Amino acid sequence: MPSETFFKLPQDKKEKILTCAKQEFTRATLQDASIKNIVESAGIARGSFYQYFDSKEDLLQYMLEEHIERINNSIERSIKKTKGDIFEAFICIYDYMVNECMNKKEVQFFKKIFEGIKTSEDDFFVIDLKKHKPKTMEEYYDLIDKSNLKIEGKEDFKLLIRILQAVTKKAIVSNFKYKSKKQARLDYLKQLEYIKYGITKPEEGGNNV
Amino acid sequence: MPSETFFKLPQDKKEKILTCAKQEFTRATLQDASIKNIVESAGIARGSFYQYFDSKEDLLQYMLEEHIERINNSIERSIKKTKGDIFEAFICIYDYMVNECMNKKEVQFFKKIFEGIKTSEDDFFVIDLKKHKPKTMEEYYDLIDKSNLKIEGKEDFKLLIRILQAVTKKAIVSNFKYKSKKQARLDYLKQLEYIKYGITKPEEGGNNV
DNA sequence: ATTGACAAATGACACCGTGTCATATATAAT
DNA sequence: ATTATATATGACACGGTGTCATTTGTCAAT
Repeated sequence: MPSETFFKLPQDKKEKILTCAKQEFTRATLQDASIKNIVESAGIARGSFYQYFDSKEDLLQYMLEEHIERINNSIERSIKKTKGDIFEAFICIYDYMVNECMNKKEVQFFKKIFEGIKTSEDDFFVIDLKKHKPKTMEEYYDLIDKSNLKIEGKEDFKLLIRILQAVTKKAIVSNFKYKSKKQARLDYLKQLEYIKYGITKPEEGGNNV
Repeated sequence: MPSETFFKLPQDKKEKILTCAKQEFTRATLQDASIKNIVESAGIARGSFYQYFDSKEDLLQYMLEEHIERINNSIERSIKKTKGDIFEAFICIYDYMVNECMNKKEVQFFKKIFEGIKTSEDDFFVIDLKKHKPKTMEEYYDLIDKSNLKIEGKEDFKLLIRILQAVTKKAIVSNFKYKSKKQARLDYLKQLEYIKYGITKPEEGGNNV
């Protein structure tokens, strides 16, 4: 979290800093982004930056907070509406990322965000953060309808989440490479169908789709 | 690829460099590893390093080549033995990574390798490399038995591969966090079952497992 | 109005790491 | 012995980091 000092700053100075930060995080992934560039373009002293933020991670986290909140709301709404459909919840995340975020000339920004995420990271949206984690899917356990899923207990649920998270992340990243956003989404949905009903053809005489 | 010059080096010097490089890549991910540390501990001049390798990526790629070849062989054998079972092929990769590599006091080394891999990277084993890509799964298309899979054409196949790759990568990374390697593997296998047969319970009257 | 105390801003500093390149040193070829 | 070629070297200019003693701004108490 930024310091008190930062919040007390005059509006325009705050905005300048955030604008320049977004510029830098659009140019480069979290890893490669440099504080130097931010302070120079924002016209503040190096020391000030550290007065305001612990680190560039801290700053980026703050910048994403609004989105994290909106995405969480969006997920919760979806779960309520679909009475606990976990697949729809993930589609919700996908759509939020691909549409909400990426229309507003922020495409490149989000692209960089996702480029920087490592396989080893568990969080969905961001990134290596210790504190202020966004809600994890696991917290929705009780809200999810498991009656027609092969899920016996929380451990199974975690495994499913891991699959969906891995596939969704990858799908969002891939989305950038597609010529057609429509096709990208169709492909993602198809992958979800595979997971939902299996990649194996139903046995002769079975009645699955 | 390392330069001619490097290969012409006396055996012990070459080994020294590779040993020190492994040390550094064990300490830090590709991103964070420093050439400085390598040249200092290996006792060569900075300039020499660049005479031998284009970059640290080049060096790491070379160091992994042997493994890439062995893993490719292992996959090919598996596909032959199972007459084209794609799931067994991925289990093969998982087992190679978890057993072959990680017994030999190289655990930390491989852990770092996998830590460094980003969601956006398509290659399995390594990492951002332009040349000398390891064989991608897609090349095995013709060898895979698709008769009982819901795969119509190469595009569907790619989608399946993406799922399996994402899940397998994540499983390998997760493996390090488990107390029990056995449990880690069981969980991975369960995830594959989910993908194989679907997470949805078979309909009443169906005869799936 | 002056003082003092606290908050905020500053940028020089000591690090660490990068890739390059002119120079030095081997090694081989004539 | 001389020249040519291959290899090795480390100083250099660069760009980045986080810190901290010092300066500057603010405002309340006298």
